[in-house]
Amino acid sequence: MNIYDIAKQAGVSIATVSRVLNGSPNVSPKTKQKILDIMEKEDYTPNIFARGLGLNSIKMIGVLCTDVADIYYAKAVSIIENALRQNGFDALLCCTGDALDDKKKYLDLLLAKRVDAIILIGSPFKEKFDNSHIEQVSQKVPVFIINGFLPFDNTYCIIGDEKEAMHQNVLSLIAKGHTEILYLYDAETYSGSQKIDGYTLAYTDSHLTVRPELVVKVPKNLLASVQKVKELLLKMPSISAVTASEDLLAVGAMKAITELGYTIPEDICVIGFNNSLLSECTSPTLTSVDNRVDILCTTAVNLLIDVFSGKSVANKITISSKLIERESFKL
Amino acid sequence: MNIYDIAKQAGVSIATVSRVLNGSPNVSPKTKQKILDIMEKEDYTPNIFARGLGLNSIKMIGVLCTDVADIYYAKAVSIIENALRQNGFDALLCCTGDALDDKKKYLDLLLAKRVDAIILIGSPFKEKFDNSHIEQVSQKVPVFIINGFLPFDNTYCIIGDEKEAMHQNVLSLIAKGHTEILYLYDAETYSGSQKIDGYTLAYTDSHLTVRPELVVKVPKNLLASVQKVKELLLKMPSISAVTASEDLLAVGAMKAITELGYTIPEDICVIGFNNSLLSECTSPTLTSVDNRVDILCTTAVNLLIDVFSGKSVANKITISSKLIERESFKL
DNA sequence: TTGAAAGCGCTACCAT
DNA sequence: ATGGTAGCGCTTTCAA
Repeated sequence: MNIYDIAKQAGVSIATVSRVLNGSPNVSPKTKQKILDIMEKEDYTPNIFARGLGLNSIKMIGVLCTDVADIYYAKAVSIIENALRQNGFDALLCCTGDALDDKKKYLDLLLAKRVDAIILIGSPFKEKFDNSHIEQVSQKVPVFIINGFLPFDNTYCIIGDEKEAMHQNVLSLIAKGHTEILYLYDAETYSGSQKIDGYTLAYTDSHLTVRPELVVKVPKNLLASVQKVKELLLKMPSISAVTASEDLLAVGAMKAITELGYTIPEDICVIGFNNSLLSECTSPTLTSVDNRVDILCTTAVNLLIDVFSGKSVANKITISSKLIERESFKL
Repeated sequence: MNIYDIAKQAGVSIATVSRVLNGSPNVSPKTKQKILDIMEKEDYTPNIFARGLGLNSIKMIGVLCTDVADIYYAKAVSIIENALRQNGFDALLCCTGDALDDKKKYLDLLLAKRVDAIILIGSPFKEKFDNSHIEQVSQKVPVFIINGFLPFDNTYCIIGDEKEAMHQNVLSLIAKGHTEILYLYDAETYSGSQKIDGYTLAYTDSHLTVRPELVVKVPKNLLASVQKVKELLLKMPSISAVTASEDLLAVGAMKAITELGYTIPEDICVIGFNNSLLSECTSPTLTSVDNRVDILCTTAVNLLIDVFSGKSVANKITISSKLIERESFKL
């Protein structure tokens, strides 16, 4: 069933049918209704490929992240998918994994599918590395980066102010008398370096020096972080607070702390990051930074709509994060 | 840049270029190489819409779930996306939410995008309700259902044996002397009724009668489940074990139990379901059923490939689940 | 091994 | 308000 069949049945030309399809005002109500009825009766669906061929677009957005199984990316994808759909776009999902080559490959795949734009979630694309592939992509379609920054044309970055969030966290801890604050992180991403900067800044502000052995990289893995934090606590018993770049690491720290017989938050307090489901599941519950991934994502989609409607939009938008206070640390 | 441009540069016809594009053997190596070189040089990408128009497919699979933000669906989507991509398919993601009308709408949307098949994750499509929309869809493209069952043509169901898993859980509890076993569930899905059946069966097997007030529906929400379980425990102090249809509910139960001053597993033991990240984060860690979502998903994709290659495949495949023993209950 | 040409189904421009 | 028609870029069949 195609536009010709419909036209034939209705006794009109395909042009008229096409007009009805595209909501053109230049069709008499009577003709329009007749055509609509026939479409309904025949359960007609326009061929998206033919339309795409003419328009060179089928309103589809490539959404890239390293892994949707990650609870944080999953939330982001969920919000983005919904926001896109509300605007008539579909989301073509692409989980790249961590290998750079795969990321490039998947970008090419998305371009080959003629997506209208690409949304990159997370900051797997580190500044210090070669990002020319992203720049190339942005020459073909607009690129939106959530929680990452690349200063390219046609590239729009929406980032959480995680530097400031971490800055405030550490300042609060210092104000409470903590000076030996362990910082756990797992990835060297844009967002990762922002957080470290915030941590460092708080020390500088307070005229204290950062002890490098307090800034520790651990795998994003519960057992590994428990193990590592135990070692650290035994080696440096003066540690009285832990902050982490990710709730999972903070949960690992909490387990380590508890297993060594300390109490949270009395002996050692803990602050996580991402305000994930995990932060409510632990006992005590975990104080954590909400980097407003919901706002980041909806902002990204709004920006995308604006770009497509020809509006002039900012290349970099920063959204402030927010500490969600629970039991593991009270302001 | 299109096939005509390439043909012109190479001094051949578009038919020859098309042959190269499709890996036809009927091209002389020399011509082929020349064309390949030009494509490379010009950074040529075939137009997917034109190709789709002719072939009526662009190797894209619609993947439906109620919400990818849910940790369980996220894992499933992740595995499916990867498996599809390894087979040259893209995943068009669709999060429908819970409303039936939306589910229908999104199915139509996917069909309009001319997806080659549809994968339904979870069993949001309850047997007792009207599933004619799914049947209709299956008349156009094959439908694969993960953890749900609908006996339609061109519909393939891959389900975890959760009935048996729950059956075994409860039998084990009964064998340990527990008779008042609370069962918490959140959704009336296919998988949900399987679990209840397993629970009931274990009681029947053991010549005990199920007390209906021990089978309790709670919202999938931490605070709500904590609250509810506290009430229940106060009202029925004889409860000595809790099983749940979802880890989150089990975590809620654990919090309730702990807050009332009981010890896990000594006073009350707990078994979760889905073997999610949460089960490792609690203290004590949560014993939970792994329903092998990884196997379910890869099996679904394998089935899909088989269907497309014309093989005859089973309409219903059951995969056995597996109890992962942690601290909250030991066999 | 290669080429010519007929679709595939739709959009949009130009007429009327 | 409606019709005619030229693309859009590719696949595939038929000839050579």
